[in-house]
Amino acid sequence: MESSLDNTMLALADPTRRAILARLEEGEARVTDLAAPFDISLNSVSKHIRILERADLVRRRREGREHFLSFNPAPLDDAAAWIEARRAFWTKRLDALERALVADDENNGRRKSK
Amino acid sequence: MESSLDNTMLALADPTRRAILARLEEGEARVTDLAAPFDISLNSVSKHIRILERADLVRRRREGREHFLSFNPAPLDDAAAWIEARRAFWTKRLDALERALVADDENNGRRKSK
DNA sequence: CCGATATTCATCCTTTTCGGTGAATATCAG
DNA sequence: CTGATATTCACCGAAAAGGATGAATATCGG
Repeated sequence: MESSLDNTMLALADPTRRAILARLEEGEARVTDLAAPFDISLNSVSKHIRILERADLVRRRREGREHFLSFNPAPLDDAAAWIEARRAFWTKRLDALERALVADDENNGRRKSK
Repeated sequence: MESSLDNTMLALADPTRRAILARLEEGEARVTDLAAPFDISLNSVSKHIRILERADLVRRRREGREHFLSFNPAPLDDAAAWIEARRAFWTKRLDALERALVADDENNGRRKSK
């Protein structure tokens, strides 16, 4: 049972891969181009790319011997949605707490919910 | 060089841990309570909690022999910000593409419009 | 003190990450 | 064909994840 959200989050849990995605915002790039800024081997970068592809965050277009990678932001939707759901809840909860405190102030009563 | 974003994203890259966080929205819970819905050992859940604590997504309050866990959404801010930065870029880029297509349309009206 | 409960610690095992190197494959340029 | 280039494949190794079990620790209720 491997959720695609698992793959997306895992792909984002590494600074090299996040940098690769940020770099791909400038447009397509070859594996060699993506590897250039990093102090790791080309092979390691190739592996990072595979993890990004598994998460479908990166798409590959072959042209001869060169592989052009591009950024596909679609999987970020689910990731953002999950995080926002947690954050929205928390905001709501803080608001509720604030209202409760104000109400408490007004009638000076004790309340216990649920 | 271990970014806290790494820890946050990694913590979110597991369905058990995401479920634990969602469960903690209902309020504090003990380790045993959190473990109940899952078909894994209490020990494994304890380890998941440690990973959530490493990411500071979960805080612990001890009361006698019971450990009460609570949800701390703060680290989600950076995660959401990173993702939104990528999405914002993409939206902007799609807009630019659309403008380019429209401009193309005006120049030579042979293009089929959607 | 005694037994039950809540939780972690110490291991162990298997799989995956994340890095490396060297060889293979495919393509381009002469 | 030959050599250079772009990329992956096949390993190796250390570290960590994710699961399990059994023992230790601490606390509660009598």
